[in-house]
Amino acid sequence: MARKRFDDSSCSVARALNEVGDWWSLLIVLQAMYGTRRYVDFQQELGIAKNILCDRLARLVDNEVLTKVNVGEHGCRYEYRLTDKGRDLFPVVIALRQWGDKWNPAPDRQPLDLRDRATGRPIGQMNVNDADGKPLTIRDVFLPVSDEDPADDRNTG
Amino acid sequence: MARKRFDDSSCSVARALNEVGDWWSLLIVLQAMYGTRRYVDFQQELGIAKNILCDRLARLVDNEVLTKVNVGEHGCRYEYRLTDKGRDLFPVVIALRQWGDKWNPAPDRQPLDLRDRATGRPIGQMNVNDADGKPLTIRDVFLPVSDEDPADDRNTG
DNA sequence: CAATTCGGTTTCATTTTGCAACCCTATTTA
DNA sequence: TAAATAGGGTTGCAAAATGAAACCGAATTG
Repeated sequence: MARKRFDDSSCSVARALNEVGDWWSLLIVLQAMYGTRRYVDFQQELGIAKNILCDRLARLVDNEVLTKVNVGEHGCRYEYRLTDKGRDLFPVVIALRQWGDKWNPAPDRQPLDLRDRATGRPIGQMNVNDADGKPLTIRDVFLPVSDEDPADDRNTG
Repeated sequence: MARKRFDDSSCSVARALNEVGDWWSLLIVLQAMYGTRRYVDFQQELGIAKNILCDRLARLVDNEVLTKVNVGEHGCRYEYRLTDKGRDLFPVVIALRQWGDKWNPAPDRQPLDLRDRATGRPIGQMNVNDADGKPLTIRDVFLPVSDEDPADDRNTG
């Protein structure tokens, strides 16, 4: 059967995963953040099958994570560019990267460190903080009970 | 063909997605963060098929995101608990939630806001910062060129 | 003007997913 | 103490997603 979709889940994590939660989409976004814009470049740099790439790019465009811009002299060369919504995935990607570097470091390779272009200093560790910037763990946060229909058993969160 | 795996990609985002990058795994982790520990509860609260849940739980245990603990009096009741590695996904989940709330708000529902248990104040917006806490956008960061084999075209990043 | 590049679409075999039915072992309930 | 039920799965099946490779037409390059 078809993959389950979460378009109208009350959980915003589920809705987010609906748009970028498959194996390739976030890697495409990451690649776009590295500056890749052309179909062929995505294809070669990610090693993704062409039909899958078409599907994912179209889906990302549909969801307004990317825009497809015609940049051809005579109307037939395209670029896929990040939108503001797509650029807003930066914290997600960085948080994932830091998690991967911490818990699954590449065997014989330094983690690729990102640095502030202006100062040359490495970026800081992503953290969940309170309004004052005090770090919070999962045990520090409080989950207000939502007032949703209790019968709607697949939308908790 | 089988899904492509990224176990030994040089990209830590790809390696991270290999462990939690499918439709269900991160939702299972999220559910665990809400306090769910039992198989049947995951099944009912997520509305996931039982065989898929088995597979994902086993995979998360394999990857040490969860541990499976026998809590039965006579040896037959299990709990799946977050490990430190699993709890470390907190920033990822929160970043995703904030992205989802911002760009795909639920039609008629307030975003579920998390609050500091101690102070009752809402958590802050996740951001990529430099070492001093200054917010950085994707345009502010600099990607040092990695020295990998250029022929290895699917591991860039 | 021939060859190549770009951005796909089509076909096909292999997996993956989801549902439902089933199973075995505790634990309750009658 | 027998019967029912809950917990934690496994199995079989149909539908869908994935990946590789072949193909294709328009644009660009040599």
